[in-house]
Amino acid sequence: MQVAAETPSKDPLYIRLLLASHLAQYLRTQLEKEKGYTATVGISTNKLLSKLVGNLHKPDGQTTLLPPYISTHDDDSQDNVTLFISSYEVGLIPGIGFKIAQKLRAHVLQRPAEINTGLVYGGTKENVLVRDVLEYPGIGPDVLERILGGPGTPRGIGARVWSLLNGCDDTPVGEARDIPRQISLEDSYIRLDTIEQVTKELRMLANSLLLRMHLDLLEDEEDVKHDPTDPQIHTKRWLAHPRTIRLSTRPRPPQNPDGSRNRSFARISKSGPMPTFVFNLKEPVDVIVDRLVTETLLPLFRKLHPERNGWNLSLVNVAATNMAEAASEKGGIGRDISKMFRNQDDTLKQWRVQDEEDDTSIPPLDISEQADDPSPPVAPQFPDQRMGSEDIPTSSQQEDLVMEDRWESDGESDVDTYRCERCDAVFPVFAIGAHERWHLQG
DNA sequence: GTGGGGGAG
DNA sequence: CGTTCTCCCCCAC
Repeated sequence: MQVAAETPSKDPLYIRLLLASHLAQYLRTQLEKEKGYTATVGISTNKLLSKLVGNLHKPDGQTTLLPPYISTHDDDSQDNVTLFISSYEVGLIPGIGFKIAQKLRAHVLQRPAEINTGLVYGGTKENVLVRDVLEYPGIGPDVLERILGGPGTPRGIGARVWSLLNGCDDTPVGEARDIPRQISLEDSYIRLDTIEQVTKELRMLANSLLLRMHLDLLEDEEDVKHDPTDPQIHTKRWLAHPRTIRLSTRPRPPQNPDGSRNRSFARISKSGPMPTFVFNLKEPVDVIVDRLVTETLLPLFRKLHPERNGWNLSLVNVAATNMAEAASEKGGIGRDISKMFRNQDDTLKQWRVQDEEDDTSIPPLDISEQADDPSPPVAPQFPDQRMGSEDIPTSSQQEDLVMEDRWESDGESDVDTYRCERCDAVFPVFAIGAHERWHLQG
């Protein structure tokens, strides 16, 4: 199968995927070497496609979706994106959940899609493939908007789903947060319907919530002045204050006339201001928990369930939300690799110059095209395992590199680039192995 | 800001 | 494999 452009080394898309594949290989080897974790990576041009190909070759491999990404003729569906995504069941596409998938299936089937009769959960279903939707007469963003849209649905849901089905996704990669937006605890129950039971569970959940808030939102104060007379007790400070506390329940859905219980995940909730006493670090935790239950959670519960009895709850959830972050003195911690890509221009410049003189200046990519695999718009790279130690610096190279434990580095230092002693080329650390192989091949 | 819908892992 | 427990984002009001 033709899986790459005729002159891959000059195709910008190919080069970008090549670079990303080497980066992935580097990150995976470092992760395993430094932390002992294997990982699986998918490489493509957006989050959707990367995630989909990333599901292949688990638990310790990586997969790159190769060009061509667009059809060269009006033929359509000869590009690898369409070839790859078309065989997925619509519900497997990230961003298309159960509800949207059911509507898509119903449209294609021209009848309500069955949802695994007999069993409780609407899990297994009838298979409607992406291809089936794409080929449906008249289908497009507008039709999808009509099918999927409605009150409560996001704007442009039709266009969004249409894009997903075509492998397009322009949502940005978000920066990792050091603080969650919400902390919640919940428990499910066979049946809960007395105030005594509810109070007991609320106490459990409130206690857990307090512990979680301490774990996730409390930081050791580092610059406390040592006063020998005062053994600092409260050497902790809040990284964030949740401004809102929310109580949610899930009443058991009423049983059908025929006795069957149809699954509902519908939750109802009430929320209110988080009382300030929960942030008091001098108060004993169990006192705070008591006050939280009696002064906050039980009133919320009575708002939620004014009836005196018989709620038959199957779930209770308490959440601390609406985080007000305390001024963070430290920026993200080693979670921003954008600097690496800001340097990419400089780095690639070196290659480009040589590129015009010599086509082979792009380090070779080890693609094992498994000839016996009939379904490869995707090619696994380095499928077997690490390439020995060649992707790590040799001892002589290591002198020039800062290779200490940088997993939690502050992200302030510039990305390490490496300068080859033989040819003076400069490139990112993760490309060392490939560059060495290139020299060795002569 | 509150309450609910839909989704991911 | 299905269920449970979190966590996220969006929207209407």
